[in-house]
Amino acid sequence: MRLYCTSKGEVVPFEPGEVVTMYTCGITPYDATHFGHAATYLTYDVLQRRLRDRGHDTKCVRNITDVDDDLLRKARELGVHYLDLAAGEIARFDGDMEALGLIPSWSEPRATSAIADIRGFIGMVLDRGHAYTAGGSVYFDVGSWDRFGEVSHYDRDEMLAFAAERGGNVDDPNKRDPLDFVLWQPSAPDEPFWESLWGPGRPGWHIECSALALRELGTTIDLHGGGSDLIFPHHECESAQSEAATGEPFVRHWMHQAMVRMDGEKMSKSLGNLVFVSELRKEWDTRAIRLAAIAHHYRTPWEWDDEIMPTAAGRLDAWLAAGPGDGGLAEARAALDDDLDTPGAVAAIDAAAAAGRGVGDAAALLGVDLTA
RNA sequence: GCCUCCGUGGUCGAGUGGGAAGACGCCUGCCUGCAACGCAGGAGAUCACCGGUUCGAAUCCGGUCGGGGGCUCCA
Repeated sequence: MRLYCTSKGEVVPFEPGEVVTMYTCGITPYDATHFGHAATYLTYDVLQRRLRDRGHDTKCVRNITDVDDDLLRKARELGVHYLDLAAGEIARFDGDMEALGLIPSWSEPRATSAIADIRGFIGMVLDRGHAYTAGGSVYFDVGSWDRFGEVSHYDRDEMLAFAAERGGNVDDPNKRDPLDFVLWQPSAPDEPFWESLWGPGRPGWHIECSALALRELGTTIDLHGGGSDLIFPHHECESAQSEAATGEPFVRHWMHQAMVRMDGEKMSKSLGNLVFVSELRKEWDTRAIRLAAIAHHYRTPWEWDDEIMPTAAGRLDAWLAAGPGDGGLAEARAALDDDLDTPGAVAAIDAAAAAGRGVGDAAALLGVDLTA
């Protein structure tokens, strides 16, 4: 099987051992699951299905960021406790994912469950000399890490521009370098806090994923996934602090899902240009929602439009009419092994169905159950 | 979809209007017990495709196809 690796910048062989360890960044549960989320997790779902089809066992961790600036802000606006807000949204998210037929995560840990791990992890980074304390915060010392940039391949100016647009932290006077990032930070008066050696506070943005990946899967994981909007700074920082803490390679293969767009812009919570899975479920068969996503290649950004769902529903009807059988299965497998070419696999199944062959097996490989 | 960069012998890659460098790989010879290394020589490119400008296009312009990056946030 071959997959594009963000860090290597090309399609490379993906040849994990019998057990494949995967970590995909999950959601911050302060708003409903939208189609972009679904597209991302469906990509890793189809990847796992093909890996299992090839005889591997897969362990995919998907974390939940239940303490974070956005979540705390939204809870403050709504006047509810942040964990109550999170619990409701986690339930909706899990409901959406289950409805779409995703293989359950091997583990779905929450950031607040990992405070002890996070504190220990920060201690490891400090002990190895790659972090420093200042003003009640602990910062990662980017200047001590010459491999910073090996995931995203941005140059320093690009990194600074991206970091600066994220809310002014580059001007933090406690930082030795504007690109340094927070591992631990003091909480605002109305925010949750935990005791630590560096004073009461809460985790920085990136640290939970490093601590959880280490706790759940060990020092080196086979594949790390997430949306392409996480490449920088999130994954760059995650990689740096993980390798700084353990001294071992963190990730063998970086795989990123391209953004789904709408009205010419990224579909995102902050812009409000969203298509919610929960809304789509009211009108469409969940199998058609899955098909709508995987009819696009994970590495190609694409734009939502009103033809997406009718097209997918029509395809599902055609496959249902074709019924059980192994039509298109070999072609679908070959397509998935070629950089997870789900559009190619879908096209192969379309062709088999059009030729009058049953396609139940190939559809099942893509997670579409025609017997339901 | 939009913006942007790119597409040169098997591979990598220089070359921005006038002789298609170089590296690796490959072939032959010398060297060697045989090889490798080294040395000498050699083969291999209608410069993605179509059209245009020009005396002349890899190079400029338009289009097509293919690829990278971005489209700003936390999928």
